[in-house]
Amino acid sequence: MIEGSIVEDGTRSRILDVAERLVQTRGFNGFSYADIAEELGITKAALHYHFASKAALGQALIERYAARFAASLAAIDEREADVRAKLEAYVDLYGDVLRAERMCLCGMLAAEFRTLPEPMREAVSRFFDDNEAWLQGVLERGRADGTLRFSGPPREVARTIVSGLEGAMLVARPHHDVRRFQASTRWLIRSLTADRAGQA
Amino acid sequence: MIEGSIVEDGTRSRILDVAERLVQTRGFNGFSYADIAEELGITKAALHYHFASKAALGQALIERYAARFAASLAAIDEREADVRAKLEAYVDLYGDVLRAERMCLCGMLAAEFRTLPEPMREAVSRFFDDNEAWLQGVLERGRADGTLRFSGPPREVARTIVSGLEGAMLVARPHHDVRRFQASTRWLIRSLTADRAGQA
DNA sequence: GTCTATAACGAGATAGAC
DNA sequence: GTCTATCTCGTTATAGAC
Repeated sequence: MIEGSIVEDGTRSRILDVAERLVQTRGFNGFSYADIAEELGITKAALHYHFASKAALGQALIERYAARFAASLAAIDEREADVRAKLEAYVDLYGDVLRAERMCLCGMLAAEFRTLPEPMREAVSRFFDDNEAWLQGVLERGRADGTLRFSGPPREVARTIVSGLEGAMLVARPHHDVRRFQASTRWLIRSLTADRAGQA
Repeated sequence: MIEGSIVEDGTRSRILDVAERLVQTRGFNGFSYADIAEELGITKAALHYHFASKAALGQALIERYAARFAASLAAIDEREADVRAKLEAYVDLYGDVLRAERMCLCGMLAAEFRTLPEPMREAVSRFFDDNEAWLQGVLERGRADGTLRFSGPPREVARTIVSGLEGAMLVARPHHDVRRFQASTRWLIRSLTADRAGQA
């Protein structure tokens, strides 16, 4: 299988790099093969050689993005011991994307969801499910060891965090203001941590 | 001025109705004049008579949407006395949009922000500013009368609420699941209210 | 004021040369 | 494996008839 191969074709991954940035800044319906071709100095036809259709390109984009994200989560699990540090590192993942003046790839695609081909829809849904599952695990451990205090099912709180982060990125875009994102997400984390008694 | 006129041309407002739904479900780059024309049984040329360009149509869409939203906020202020009811009514505004299987118009446009003509960008930014300003007022009153308890500047918390709601709508789309939205937003409100001591 | 007709362009995609 | 050439269709927009 080509997709899962460790050795990445150079052109292929450069195409993905440019396409990824275009989706994250302009949306899947906001760029064309011509945009990628021009930037890479190749022809549109060459693009079609690597990705037969725009739908196939989109699918590959999500898969690579999701794989990298999963790797980042695994890295956090290895690097950070306590729950609070994990949560902060998780928020930083989103912050890094925003600092690069991008929107989360899957957040962007969630907005355009109704226009996407079925395979892309499934991949987007899976991305959010995976994120929620990871967060759920962190929340459960945090609640168990007393680091976190919150009401309701951990899965629901996980969803709230994901949507809070996605929304903070979304709304920060028009104001191109990273500090808005940081203020919102700090508040989000703080409302979970057990020592929030001092906030009033 | 035609825009501000109370008497709306029938065709014009029907065009806006269809275009609004298309933007909220597919995005500004996800539909064309042909889509509107077909649904209304008129020609594309007729559309160009009412809205010279797609940019002009988009601008009119945001203005009407923002005006209605402002009217809804004014209605809440008249109808609801206490702060908590105001907040719940505000959340319901977003919930109604989601139940209609739509995304917030300006949330959608925030995602596509980089592709929008300048006048539309300004209108989108203004929408969020107005929402934050209204919420800020509610939060300040709530904190003053003891109904709400939260840390940090009211404006920042207002931003957190707006982005939390927008994000909840966004992430609910792939799962077409209104309950996810409700769970997230309930949690959001509860973390603001003073009686949350019982939640742990 | 609304339509017919069409312009002018860009989109995604394909065939076949090299 | 990449390019040239081209195709077909859909896009926004315009000119001018009615």
